[in-house]
Amino acid sequence: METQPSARDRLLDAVEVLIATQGVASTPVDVILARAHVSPATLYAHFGNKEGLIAHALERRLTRWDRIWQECAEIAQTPEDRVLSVFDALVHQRDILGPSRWCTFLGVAAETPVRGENLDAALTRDTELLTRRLEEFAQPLVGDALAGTAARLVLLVYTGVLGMILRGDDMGKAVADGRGIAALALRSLGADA
Amino acid sequence: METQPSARDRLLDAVEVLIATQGVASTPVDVILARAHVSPATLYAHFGNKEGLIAHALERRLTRWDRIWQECAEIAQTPEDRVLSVFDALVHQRDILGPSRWCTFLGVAAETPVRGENLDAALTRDTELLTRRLEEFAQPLVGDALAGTAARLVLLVYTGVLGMILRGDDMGKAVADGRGIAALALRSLGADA
DNA sequence: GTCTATACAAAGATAGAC
DNA sequence: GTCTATCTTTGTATAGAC
Repeated sequence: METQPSARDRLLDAVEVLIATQGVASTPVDVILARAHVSPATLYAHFGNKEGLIAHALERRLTRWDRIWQECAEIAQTPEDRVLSVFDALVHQRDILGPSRWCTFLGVAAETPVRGENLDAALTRDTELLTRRLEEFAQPLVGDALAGTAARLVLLVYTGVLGMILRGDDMGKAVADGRGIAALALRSLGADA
Repeated sequence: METQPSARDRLLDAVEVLIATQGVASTPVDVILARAHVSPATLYAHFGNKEGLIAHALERRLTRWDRIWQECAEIAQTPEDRVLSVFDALVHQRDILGPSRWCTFLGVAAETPVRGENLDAALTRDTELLTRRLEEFAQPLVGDALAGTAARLVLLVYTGVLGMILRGDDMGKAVADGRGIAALALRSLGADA
């Protein structure tokens, strides 16, 4: 017999899918509750308010994203492929976590010009995680002095790929384009190193 | 004596600034009306509903963006600079139209998973205009066969620059990074041509 | 074309019981 | 921890007059 997930987990599951596919404003609390089969009071008891629930869901999603990315990074055969694994992870994530409209973190950021500190922290952590690991992966390739620059450039291209998906591009095409451009940038930096 | 802009123009001015800086969901109709010094009935008489007003404002903004970009393109000294003028136009636009949180068009797209056809058309036109002109500018540089690819790649980088601003980057820095990456991509394509 | 006043709907959050 | 029922606020849109 299946053990049913707790109301708390059902809320996190529900809001993650809804935010990833519909966004914050298009996801009223009622819809979250209906999908999670949970009552309003339970949501507010656990998370305080809608934003608190979203912040928690994003924290969890970032952890999962990190794990998925690590798996892709471990498969990489060369230092360059290791940096570029961030693009493979995008496709891998979709297969595992399900489809999203573009990027859940950037999407929430775009929708919340003002936000509480918990939500803000969750969004900041996404950019920080990407930057930190890209820098770590780039270091063997371009050296200490240029690793930060490499991370910034790859993050820019990665962000561009996500934006192209929002513009309506097919993910496979955008990822392939981005991977190619990022490789160029890395080789250019590597030549300077 | 100054001629006051019509209620219609005041509405377009107000909503453009508000959407560019705050986004759709954070811009209730009341706030638009207050800023435009216009009554509710006037808005609905002219534009049907909030989305209609936004769609019109975006159309107007795209026209202005196009003009600004053309000015930047005319100054360019080389074919490569002409393609890359799209990045200069970003800075120029901020000086002329005032600050925005990142990209007004992508921002609205991110906030509206479902939308009416007028609004959808306005958003599509942005991507189309960018693609078409980038292709036109890239043609002398990389040839007919690769112009489409060049346009796609530069648009991806351009979109990445905007996304980096959403992540909190300084616009000057993001633009400089993007310009450099796009130049690399263009030269790589040019070498193939 | 534009205004005042108001209706209607949606959405976030809470009270009190079990 | 969780539910039912409800309150409050906010936001979109319309009626009717000038």
